[in-house]
Amino acid sequence: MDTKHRIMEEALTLFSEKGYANVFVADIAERVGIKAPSLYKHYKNKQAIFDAIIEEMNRRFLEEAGALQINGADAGADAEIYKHIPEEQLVTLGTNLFLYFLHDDYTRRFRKMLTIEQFHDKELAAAYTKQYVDDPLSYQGMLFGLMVSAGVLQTENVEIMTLHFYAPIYMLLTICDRNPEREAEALKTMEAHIRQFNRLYARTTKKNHGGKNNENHSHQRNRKTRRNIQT
Amino acid sequence: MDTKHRIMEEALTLFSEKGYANVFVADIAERVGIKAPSLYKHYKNKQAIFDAIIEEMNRRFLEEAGALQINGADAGADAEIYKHIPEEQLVTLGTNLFLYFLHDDYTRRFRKMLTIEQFHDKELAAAYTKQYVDDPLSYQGMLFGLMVSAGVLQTENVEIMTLHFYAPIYMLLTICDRNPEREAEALKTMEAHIRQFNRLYARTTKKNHGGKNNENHSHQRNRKTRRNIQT
DNA sequence: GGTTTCGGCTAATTTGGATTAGCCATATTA
DNA sequence: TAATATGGCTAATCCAAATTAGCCGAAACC
Repeated sequence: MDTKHRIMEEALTLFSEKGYANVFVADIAERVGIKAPSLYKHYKNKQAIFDAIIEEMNRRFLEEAGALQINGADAGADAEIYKHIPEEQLVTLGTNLFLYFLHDDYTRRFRKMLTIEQFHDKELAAAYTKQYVDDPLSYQGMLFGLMVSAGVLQTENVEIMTLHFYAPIYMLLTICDRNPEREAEALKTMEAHIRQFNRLYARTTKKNHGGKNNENHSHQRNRKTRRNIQT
Repeated sequence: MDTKHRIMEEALTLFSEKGYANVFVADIAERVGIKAPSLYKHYKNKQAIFDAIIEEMNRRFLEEAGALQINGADAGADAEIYKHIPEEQLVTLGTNLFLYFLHDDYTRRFRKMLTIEQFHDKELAAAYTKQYVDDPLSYQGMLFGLMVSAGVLQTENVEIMTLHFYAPIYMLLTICDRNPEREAEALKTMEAHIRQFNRLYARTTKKNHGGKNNENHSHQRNRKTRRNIQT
């Protein structure tokens, strides 16, 4: 009875490996353990399977976003937590994010599929950028904002700081998607990256001399944090 | 007579937009201004066109690598140059690199094609990583190495420093490939990124506070500038 | 228990798109 | 200038892959 769902699963796996155009409905059927024509009892055609996958993706996005809202409510009070994040915790945070993105089955297949299909239409391009760029930056930006107002880290520009934290992680992720054999190396690089990031931004630097601005008073009021997983 | 070459060009354009599997030989032919069967007077089949593109890519890689070697030989002696690279020059360097990668016609189409086809086989995956990750990091690493020995920048780990410089650029590049309308925004982010990068790494941790750095004696002597382009 | 519906199967059917056959004009060359 | 090679064209051919037709057993429903 969950055949319909199994079809979507197997299709996603295949699409993420070879791209939509290179997967035959017969391939999908075989993996599910049925014959190709039987697929049509569940989906109108091949494209409908793809569309269902995209819908499922959107459904999950919303779900996670919703979860973030809910848990975010009480998080604000926890700003205290961010006052004492040592380097080790930053390393753990980054590594966990990286490993989750890389190994979570659904996330990984989805990302690879979007990577292959991203130029097909605006919608897919937008989905990719939202999911792997804008959302992570926005979520992490909020976390770093808390750390900055708590005085753990220091910067004049939280957005760029966040970019400095996440861009290397993103890059390592794309490397591992493409060359899985480089995962161990990537993890080492990841750790070195975060430790250096911490050194750079934790450094009290005694005031920002350079001409730049002085947007000190970081009033980052009680923030309502969100969940996690998400980015 | 250059029909053979034109075919490759048009094929590359189409492959970079839709991916190999979604391009019909008739499409390619039409763009070249001939009929599909005539293509076969030039290439054995569709795959042969793709292969020719890959070969051409490798040819160009070697060519550029060669150019680097030549100019690189004497580069060591020029370490002087790197003693006085002010923030502005770093911004220019990064921005030019970014814009070259983004707008150079051959590079752009090639990168997009590889992006789409990267999971097809090891060879393509390796080509992508070499071209857009390892080579840029290695070349830039050399530049930063010089700057560090010249005392312009400071770090315990040049590799990570290079990653901190390049990863954001790479990420912005993938964003613009996917969402060209975000180029202006990306350029702003780019500049902010590099200025902050410079503040973080130039900071002698004690002295060198004063707004800008001491780029006084601009000895920009007659240098035999190296090829550039290559990241 | 009868009937509907679900979900699978085999055997077509369709179709789109790569590739071949074979013709012809022009250009090259011996 | 005859012979050959080049590169284009139209009209097949081929074929793989999607999709449809129509049969059937078994579960679900009344």
